[in-house]
Amino acid sequence: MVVPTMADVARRAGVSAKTVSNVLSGYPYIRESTRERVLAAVDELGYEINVTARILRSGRSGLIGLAVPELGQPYFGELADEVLAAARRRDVQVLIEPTGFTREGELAALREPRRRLVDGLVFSPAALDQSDVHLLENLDYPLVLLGEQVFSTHVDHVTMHNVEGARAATELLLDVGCRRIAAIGMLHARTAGSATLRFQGYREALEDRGLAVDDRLLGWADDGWHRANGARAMAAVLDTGVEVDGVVAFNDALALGAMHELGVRGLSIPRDVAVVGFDDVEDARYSVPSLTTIDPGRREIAQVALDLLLRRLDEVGSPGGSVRPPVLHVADMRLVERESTPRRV
Amino acid sequence: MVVPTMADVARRAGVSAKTVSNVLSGYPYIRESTRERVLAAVDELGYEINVTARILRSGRSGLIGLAVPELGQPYFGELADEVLAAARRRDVQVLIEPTGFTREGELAALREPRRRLVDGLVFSPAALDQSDVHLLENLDYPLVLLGEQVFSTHVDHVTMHNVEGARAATELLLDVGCRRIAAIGMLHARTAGSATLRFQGYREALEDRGLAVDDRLLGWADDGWHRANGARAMAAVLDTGVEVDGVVAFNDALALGAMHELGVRGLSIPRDVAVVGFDDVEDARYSVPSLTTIDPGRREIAQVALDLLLRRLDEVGSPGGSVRPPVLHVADMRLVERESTPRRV
DNA sequence: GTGAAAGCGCTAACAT
DNA sequence: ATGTTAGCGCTTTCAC
Repeated sequence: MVVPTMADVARRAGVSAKTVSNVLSGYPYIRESTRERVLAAVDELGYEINVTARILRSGRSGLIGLAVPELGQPYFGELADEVLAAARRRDVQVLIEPTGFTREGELAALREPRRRLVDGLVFSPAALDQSDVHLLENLDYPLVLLGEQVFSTHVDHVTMHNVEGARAATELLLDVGCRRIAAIGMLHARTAGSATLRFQGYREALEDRGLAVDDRLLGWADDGWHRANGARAMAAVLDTGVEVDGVVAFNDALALGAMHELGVRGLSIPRDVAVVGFDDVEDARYSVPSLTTIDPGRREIAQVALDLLLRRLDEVGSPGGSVRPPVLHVADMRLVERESTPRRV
Repeated sequence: MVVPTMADVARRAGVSAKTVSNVLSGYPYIRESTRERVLAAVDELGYEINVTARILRSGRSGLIGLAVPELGQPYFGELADEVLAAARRRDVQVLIEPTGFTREGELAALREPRRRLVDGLVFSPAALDQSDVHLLENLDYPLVLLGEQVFSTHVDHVTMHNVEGARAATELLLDVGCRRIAAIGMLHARTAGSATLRFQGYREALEDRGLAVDDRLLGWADDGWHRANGARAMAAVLDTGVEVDGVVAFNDALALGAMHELGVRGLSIPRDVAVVGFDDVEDARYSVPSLTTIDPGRREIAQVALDLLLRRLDEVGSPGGSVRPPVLHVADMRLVERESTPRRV
């Protein structure tokens, strides 16, 4: 026998296949002695259930998809770990589908649940834009959107306080006396993503104090929010000759790249230039100087997203139950002050 | 019709289900007109194949498992991205299984292929030790081990030059005049992992120059190779009062944590203390100062591991073919000199 | 509390 | 170049 099946276990335990199935799926009404015999047979044969057959027959896989751009970016790597941890607590498995920041990758991820391997999708879009909203509505499976603007009122969303976070970051800099604040991480693409929202928070904070946005202070990073691009964008801003006394970067990698460039140019942080990042990745705590940043509430985001998805899956499973309206959950954000900004007085 | 099946597509195209199957799986001998009619029907119905049924019937899933400790650690996040990219090129999908640095998690990952969802496993062990070798041998599915010591000569391995890398790092420090070199990242657990090997390279380099290992220069990081532990281990070493003029850290996160601690203590890098890391994660290029490190050849490791696994899968698929002996592939390592070490003369 | 029969949607094996 | 038949291993349904 190459690999044992449920029928083999049943034969050995002297019961039917259905009873083995009942034992393994936690059906409660089973005589203790029967359960023991079955489990013993499972052990003796080294039996492992064939999940594929189980999924085919039951129509539910207990697998959910997690579509994120790229795991090498610590924000997404850490987010994936949080989702995986939450999934373990809820006894479901996660199939990670990296979309590579491409439209094509994101469309492929959206097709995946229709192939019936995953029951639903947690999706962090980065390339789709407002004109793609229709792709996200009227899907025949549960979908939860993560971490970006609210595209649509017909889909569950879990987002962070993007605008408020960027606003809080900018206000901190204003409070400590900065007046020439660069924004690092601008995108030309109108992807309705974090960039647009974080820029909005930056702009609002400036305008509240009667300051205008100076185009020379905008650092562009269309090739992705990596450190290299943070350094490059910072260099581009400094090369215009404009005066800079503060930096709001749209994520921590950009901030760390910008800090690197400031260091190369002999500028001291926070004395000459104060810097704030966004995301609170592990790196932010151990850079020199350590980085003031916005904690977006990653754990909360992961946990809430998963629970929303599981709730929708239950609704699908129990027809007749009233379908709840779409949920918008905004996780708590928190400004974490560290050494890259002077203390507020 | 809630969700169309192959039979529905067949009916619409006026062919049999088998022909639809042939078209979708790339079987070549099909009349062009037939193919077109089938694809048109697929399009019209919005049909997506049920991968679960396909796997159950064919016995091959086209999915491979990737078992790594934690995606939030940039080394593993970047490694996962490389494996995923290689898999995309080879047209297979990857199910990532984080093991959380636990024995239990690693044992669970090893059971996964027997549940028939994944065809084989690329496994980066971190908690198993030499006494667990038997668990890796005589498995009934293909397994490729990643990035650690050679446990067993009966399993395919893809490793980096751990000993040689640590040796090159240490020799660089010796060459630039360091004599009191700390090693950061020691583990008490005998997990036959990178720690042991990298320490061996460190020790060999010292002994080649007639220097002994000084226990006070060993920084322990049993809670994981994170920045926090690098900072803590560096602090512990400095607190012994021992003189330090160089640091070899067993990964980049530890190195960056150690650099942070050195900065806090007012020590200048590389003037007072020179620092070398290990892994060449993206961070290493943009720290201040940028970090000299060992590039382990991650892309090569990912690509070779995947190809080995796919080759084994082919062997399983074509019985009668002679089974190749286990392969040990050691990827090229490279010392990347940056600002955290003085130039060699 | 347990079993028998049917069938989820696909592809292997074979036929034509 | 395409169709027919059977069955992958499990769970649903229903019987007792």
